[in-house]
Amino acid sequence: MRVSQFFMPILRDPPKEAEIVSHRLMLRAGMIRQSSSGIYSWLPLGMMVLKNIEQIVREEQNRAGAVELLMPTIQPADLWRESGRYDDYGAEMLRITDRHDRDMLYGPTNEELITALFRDGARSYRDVPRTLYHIQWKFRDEIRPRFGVMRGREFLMKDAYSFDLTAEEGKKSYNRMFLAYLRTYERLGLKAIPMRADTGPIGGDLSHEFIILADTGESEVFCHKDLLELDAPTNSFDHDDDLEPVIALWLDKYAATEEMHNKEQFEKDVPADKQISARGIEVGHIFFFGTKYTQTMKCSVQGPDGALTALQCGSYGIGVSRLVGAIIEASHDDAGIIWPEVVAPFKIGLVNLKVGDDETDKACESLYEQLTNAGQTVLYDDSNERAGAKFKTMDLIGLPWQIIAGPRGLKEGKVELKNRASAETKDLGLDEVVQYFVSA
RNA sequence: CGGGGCGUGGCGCAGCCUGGUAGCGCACCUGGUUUGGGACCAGGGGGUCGGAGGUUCGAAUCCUCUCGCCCCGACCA
Repeated sequence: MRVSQFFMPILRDPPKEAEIVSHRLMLRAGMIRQSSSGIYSWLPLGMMVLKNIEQIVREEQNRAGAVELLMPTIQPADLWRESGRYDDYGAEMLRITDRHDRDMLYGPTNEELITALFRDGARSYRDVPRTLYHIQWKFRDEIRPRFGVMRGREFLMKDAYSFDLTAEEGKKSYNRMFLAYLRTYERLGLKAIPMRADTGPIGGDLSHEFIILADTGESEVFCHKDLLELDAPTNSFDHDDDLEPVIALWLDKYAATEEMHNKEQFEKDVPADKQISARGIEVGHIFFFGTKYTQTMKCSVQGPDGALTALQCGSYGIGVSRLVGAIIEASHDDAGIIWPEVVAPFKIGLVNLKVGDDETDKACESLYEQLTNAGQTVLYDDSNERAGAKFKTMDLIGLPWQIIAGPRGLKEGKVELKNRASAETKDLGLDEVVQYFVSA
C-alpha cells in the first residue's frame, strides 16, 4: 500500500478526551474515530489490526475443535424472555422496537440464541460434544464507556459455547478452551494469566478471567510470580484427553481478581518475594454453567438409553476489539505503538526520504515491488512530507520494520533497516534487505 | 444515575467576566527557499461560535431550555 493512496489521518496532537495511552495512540495513528460515546469507526489501519487478531483467535478456536458460525447482532426479545434474562439484564441491554412493534434487542451476548439453535439442530447424544463459536459485534449499553476501544459499548467479541452430555464431559470442553485461550494470547505476544473469577450475570460456578498486567488496567489483581514464566503447551488436544494435569500448572498457583481475592490465603500460599499485586486488563472470560439455559430453554438430547438429558454448557469470550487496545497498552513507547509482528497492519514501512529524486524513487519502487511480490505487507511512504515527519509517523504507527531509503545512503548503494522495537539499525544493500525478508 | 467539567474551522486553544458581528498554534492549499528525526518566508481557503428560544438597536459573550461529549463513583468482554 502506498501512503499516497491510503487513508490514514494522523493527528499530531491527541484529542483531549483520550486519557489512556492506547486510546491516544489509536486516535493519533488514524486507527479509529469515535462516532458516539463508546462507539467507534475502524479506519483502515485499525481494521487491519482487528482482522489480524480476529484471525489468530479463529485459528486457535478451530484448532481446539470449535466450529465457526455467525449469529445476528439483533435478537428477538422473546428468546430472552424464555431464559428469564430479558428482565434480569437491565439497562445494559439495548432494547429496540421494530416497525411491527415487536421487541428486539442488540445482543450483548448469545447464550439464548445458540441454545435455541442447538436445541433445534441436535437430537441425539451423538450430536455432542460440540463447541460452536462466532466472532460478532456486541452491544452493551455501559453506564460510562471509557478508555476508547477497551471499554466501548459496541465491541467485537469471539464467543464460543460448548454442549456436553454430562458435567464431567463439559469440564473437558472447558479445559480445552482454557488451553486454547493460553495459546491465543501467547501468539498475540501477550502474557495472560487465568484467574479465578466471579461469574456475574452469565451465571455458573466455574469461571476464569484471563488477565494481562498493565498499569492502566481497570482492576486490581493478585498472583504468583511464577505464572508469568509458564508457556502455553504447543501440542494439540482432543476432547477426550485428560487435560487436568496440564491445567493444574496454572490452577495450582494463586491468581485472583479483586472480587475473588483472599488476602490471608494469598499470603499463606505465595512466598513474599513471589507475590505480585498489580493492575490488570481482562481480555477473556470463560464460564461453565451447566444446565442453566438448557433447562429453562429445553435444550436436551436423547441418550443411549432413550432418556432426554439437558445439555451441560459453557461459554467462552474473548474481547477482540478490546485486545487491540490491550496490546498497545502492553507494547508502546514515547514515540508510539510497537506492534508485535503477528498483528501489525503492515510488517514493513518503506520510507522514501526524497520523493522526486530519481535514484531514490527508483530504489524504493524496486524494493516495494520485490517485497510485495514476495508476500510481504509493505506500507510505502511515497508522500511529499519531509524526512522528519515521515520518521515520526512511522514510529507512531509502529510497524515492526522500517526501511529507510535516501540519496545519502543510496550513494553507497545502501538503505537503512530499522527495527521499531529495539531501535537497532543496520545498513544493507538493496538486494540484502530483500533477502532479509524473503529468506526469513 | 450522583458529583464535576467542556462544547468556538480537521486537532489543540484564546475570546465570554466588562455585548459591537471571530482570533492564535498545528494541519490544509499556492509560490519560493529548503530537505536524514515533525523547516522557513510570503500569499491563501475553511468556522457564525452544539441546538432552540429569549433580552437587546446589536449576542460566541447575558438569561432559559435542550442536546452532545469528557472526568470521578457504582457496573462491565
